[in-house]
Amino acid sequence: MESPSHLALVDSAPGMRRYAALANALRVRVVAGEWPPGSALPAESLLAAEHQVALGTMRRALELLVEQGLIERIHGKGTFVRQGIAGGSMLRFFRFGGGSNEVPQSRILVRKSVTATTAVARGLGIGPGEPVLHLLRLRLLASQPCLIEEMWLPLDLFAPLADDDLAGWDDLLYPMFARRCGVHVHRAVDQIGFGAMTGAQAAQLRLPAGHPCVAVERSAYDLTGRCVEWRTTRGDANAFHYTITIT
Amino acid sequence: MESPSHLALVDSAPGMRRYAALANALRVRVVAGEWPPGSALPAESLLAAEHQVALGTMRRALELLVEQGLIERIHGKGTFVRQGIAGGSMLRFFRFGGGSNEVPQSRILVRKSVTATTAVARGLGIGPGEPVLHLLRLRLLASQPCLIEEMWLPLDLFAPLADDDLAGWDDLLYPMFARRCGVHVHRAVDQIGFGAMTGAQAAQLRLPAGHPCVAVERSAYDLTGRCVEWRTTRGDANAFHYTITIT
DNA sequence: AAGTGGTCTAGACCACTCT
DNA sequence: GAGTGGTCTAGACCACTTG
Repeated sequence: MESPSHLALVDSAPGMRRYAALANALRVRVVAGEWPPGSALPAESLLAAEHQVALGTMRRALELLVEQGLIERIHGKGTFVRQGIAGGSMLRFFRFGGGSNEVPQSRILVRKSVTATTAVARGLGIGPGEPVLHLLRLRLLASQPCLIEEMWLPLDLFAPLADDDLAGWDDLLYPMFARRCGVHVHRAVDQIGFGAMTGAQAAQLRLPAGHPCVAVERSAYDLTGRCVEWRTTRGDANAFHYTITIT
Repeated sequence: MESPSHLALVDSAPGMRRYAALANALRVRVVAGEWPPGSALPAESLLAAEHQVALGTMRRALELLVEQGLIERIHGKGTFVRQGIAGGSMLRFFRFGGGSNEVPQSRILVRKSVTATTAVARGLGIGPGEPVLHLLRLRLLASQPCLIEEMWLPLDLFAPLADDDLAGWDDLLYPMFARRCGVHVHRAVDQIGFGAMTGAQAAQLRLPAGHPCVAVERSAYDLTGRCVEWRTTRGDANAFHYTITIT
């Protein structure tokens, strides 16, 4: 009712900076799918003209969205909606023998369509009892098991993965999620904690039961903010290492 | 020879952006102590005039230094050289009973002037055998021991702390380092790993020997890039937790 | 050569802080 | 009110990418 289209001048907010209002307006259009992940936005000069602001102001708005991780700009090419997160590998938390940056092999041990327990529902931000896809996944480096992952995905988003041939699955899940389900993981929150492995977990990793382990609990979100994955990854605590720089 | 003073126009570099060259020039003056930590830089308009660039270009240079953590700008007040790091508390890695954000009490168990072993020398980036101050420090929350820290400081920087009354020491070290030794901790690198406590460490924390522990190894630097502290903090692995957001 | 984002300029005006 | 940083404008020009 108020704004007939995105062509409306963006200045409604009183205390708000113009570039911030512009960034919000653009974010809405991105989230709505006007420019899908990987595609290009119009040139900054066009966007500036369209919104009737100076070029510098539009640049400031786009800068904001870059900081927020929504888009990326490439000199000479254009402005693009980001495909998904980078650096999300669990291996950045561990130092296993090889030392190389290889992608670990993936072996799906269990795939089941189930209904969400209260814990899973809380982790995924859905209602208890809703259908989810449950995965148990072993990861190996040089044929040595190194990580064991338990994962839950909302079934409505991942139906194509519920019954297909597991042999066709990729070692990296997120690109496969995007290709086959149109789900782009855009943000992830990892919570690191310490504990002891259960007998089953330890057996998969060829460690004694009760061996100290690090558990990384991840919630992953798409660009609408919906939680699309909840997983816990476990590995030998002695292989854990992580570096943080404070400034 | 080439540049008679900082008033010289900064454009010597061919491929370099002007604002980047300006930022470097300002960084040199800050590190040289022309504006000590906590003090204000001249107004951006003055700096721009002094270097004969447009205001916007100087703003861009200052923005860079803000990103690098060298300075901070406060609207209406001015531009200041940063005093030191924030969020450097080891407690951000642990969840102890209390839950509050209290500063833990500090108890120095050992203070000794010694010569650096090869390991300590490597950690501090000094020569082996150089004099260092060695500290063993227990930290307590609600009178409960929670963390045990082993620390080495280059003695030439911290001489005032070698022989004074320990009763006068503060619970927070970095502000005391700045006040009493003029050492401003500007950057720190924390490396997290898991292991088992020695009997002595465990005893201080009232835990059984061999109890699983988290070891946080920190190297801290001043704004000249010199390493001014090397420490390892240990705590109960079961109290460890840390959250990382990926975008 | 055409189109993109990135730099730099010059100046008006706004918002915040202190006295 | 004087001084500070923050916003916005309008336009010239540079650097990178692609056809």
